[in-house]
Amino acid sequence: MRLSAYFVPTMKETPAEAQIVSHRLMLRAGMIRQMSAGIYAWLPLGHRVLRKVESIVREEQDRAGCQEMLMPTVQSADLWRESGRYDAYGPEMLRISDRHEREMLYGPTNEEMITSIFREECRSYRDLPKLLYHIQWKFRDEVRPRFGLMRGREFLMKDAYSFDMNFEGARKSYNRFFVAYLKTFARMGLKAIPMKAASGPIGGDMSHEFLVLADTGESAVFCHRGLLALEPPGDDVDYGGDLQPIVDTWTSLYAATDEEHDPAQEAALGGDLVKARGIEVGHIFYFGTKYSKPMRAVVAGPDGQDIPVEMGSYGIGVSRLVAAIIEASHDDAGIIWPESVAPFRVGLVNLKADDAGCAQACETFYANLGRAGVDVLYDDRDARAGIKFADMDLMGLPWQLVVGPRGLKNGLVEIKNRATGERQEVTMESAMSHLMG
RNA sequence: CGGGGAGUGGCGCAGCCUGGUAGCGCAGCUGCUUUGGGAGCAGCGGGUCGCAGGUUCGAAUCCUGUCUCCCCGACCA
Repeated sequence: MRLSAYFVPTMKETPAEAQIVSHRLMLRAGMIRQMSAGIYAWLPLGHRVLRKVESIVREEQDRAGCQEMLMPTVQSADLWRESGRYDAYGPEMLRISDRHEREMLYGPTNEEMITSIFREECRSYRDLPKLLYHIQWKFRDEVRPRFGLMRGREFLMKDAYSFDMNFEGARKSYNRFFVAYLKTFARMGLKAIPMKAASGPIGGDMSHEFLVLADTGESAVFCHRGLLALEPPGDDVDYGGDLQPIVDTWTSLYAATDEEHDPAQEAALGGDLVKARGIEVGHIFYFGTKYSKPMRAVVAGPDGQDIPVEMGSYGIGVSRLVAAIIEASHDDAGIIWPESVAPFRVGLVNLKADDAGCAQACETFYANLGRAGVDVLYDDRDARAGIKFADMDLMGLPWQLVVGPRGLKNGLVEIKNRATGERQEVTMESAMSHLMG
C-alpha cells in the first residue's frame, strides 16, 4: 500500500477526549474515529489489525474443534423472555421495536439464541458434544462508556457455546477453551493469566477470566511469580487428548483480581507475590443447565429419558484486544505492534521522494517484497523526513526500511526494529532477505 | 444513575466575568527557500460560536430550555 493513497489520517496532537494510551494512539495513528459515545468507526489501518486479531482467534477456535457460525445482531424479545433475562438485563440492553411494534433488541450476547437453535435440531445424546462459536458485533448500553475501545458500547466479540450430556463432558469442553485461550493470547504477544472468576449461583471451579498484564490495566491483579514464567501450550497440543494437566498447571498457582483476592495469600506467597494490573480480554465459564432447563433444550439419553444439556459459554473481546495489545506494547513515540497482528510488516520510508535513485530503489523493494508476500506500507509521500519517521513510529510497524540518498550512495539502506529501536545499515540484498524472514 | 466539566475553522485552545459584528498555534492550499527525526518566509482559503427560544438598538458573551461529549464514582467482554 502506498501511503500517498492510503486513508490514514494521523494526528500530531492528541484529541482532548482521549485519556488512556490505547485510545490516544488509535486516534492519532488514524485507526479509529468516534461516531457516538462508545461507538467507533474502524478506518483502514485499524481495520487491518482488527481482522488480524480476529483471524488468530478464529484459527485457534477452529483448532480446538469449535465450529464457526454467524448469528444475527438483532434478536426477538420473546426469546429472552424464555430465559427470564429480558426483564433481568435492565437498561444495558438496547431495546428497539420494528415497524409492526414487535419488541426486538440488539444482542448483548447470544446464549438464548444458540440454545434455541440447538434445541430445534439436536434431540439425541448422539448429537453431543457440540462446540459452536461466532464472531459478531454486540451492543451493551453502558451507563458510562469510556477508555475508547476498552469500554465501548458496541464491540466485536467472539462468543462460543458448548453443549454436553453431562458434567464430565462439560469439563472437557471447558478445558478445550482454556487451552485455546492460552494459545490465542500468546500468539498476539500477550501475557494473559487465567484467574479464577466468580461463578455466581452455579458455583464450582469452572469460571476463569483471562487478564492481559499491562501497567494501565483497570483491575489490580495478584498472582504467583511462577505464572509469568509458564510457557503457553504450542501447536502440538492434542485437543483429543487429556487437557486437564495443562489446566491444572495454570490453575495450581495463585492468581486473582482485586475482587476475588484473598489478602491472606499475600503473606503466604511472600517474595513470589506479583502485584500488577490487568485488562480482561476473555472469560470462560460453565453454567450447566441455566438456559437449557428453562428453554427446554433437552436430548434423549441412552435410556430414552430427556435430559437438559450441560452448557458453557466462552467469550473473547476481539475489539478490546486491539486496545489491550496497544496498552501492553507502546512507547512515547507510538504503537509497537507484535508481528502477528501488525497492520503491515514493513514500513518502507522514502526519505527523498523526488530523488530518482531513492524512488527507484523503493519501487524495487516495494515490488519485490510484495511478490514475496510481505505486507508493505510504502511512504512515498513528498514530505519531510521528520514527518515520515514520526508517522512510522506512531503507526508502529515492526520493521522500518529507510531509503535515503546518503546511504544509497554507498549502496546501503537502513533497517530499524520498532520494538528495540535498533538500526543497522545493510546492503539492499541483505535488507530483502532480512525482511522476508 | 449520583457528582463535576466542556461544546468557538480539521486538531488544540483564547475570547464570555465587564454585550459592539471572532482570534491564536498546528493542519490545509499557492509560491520561493530548505531537506536523514514533526522546517523558514510570504500569501490565501475555511467558523450559522452545539441547537431552540428570550432580554437588548446590538448576543460567542446575559437568561431559560434542550441535545451532545468528557471526567470521578457505582456497574460491566
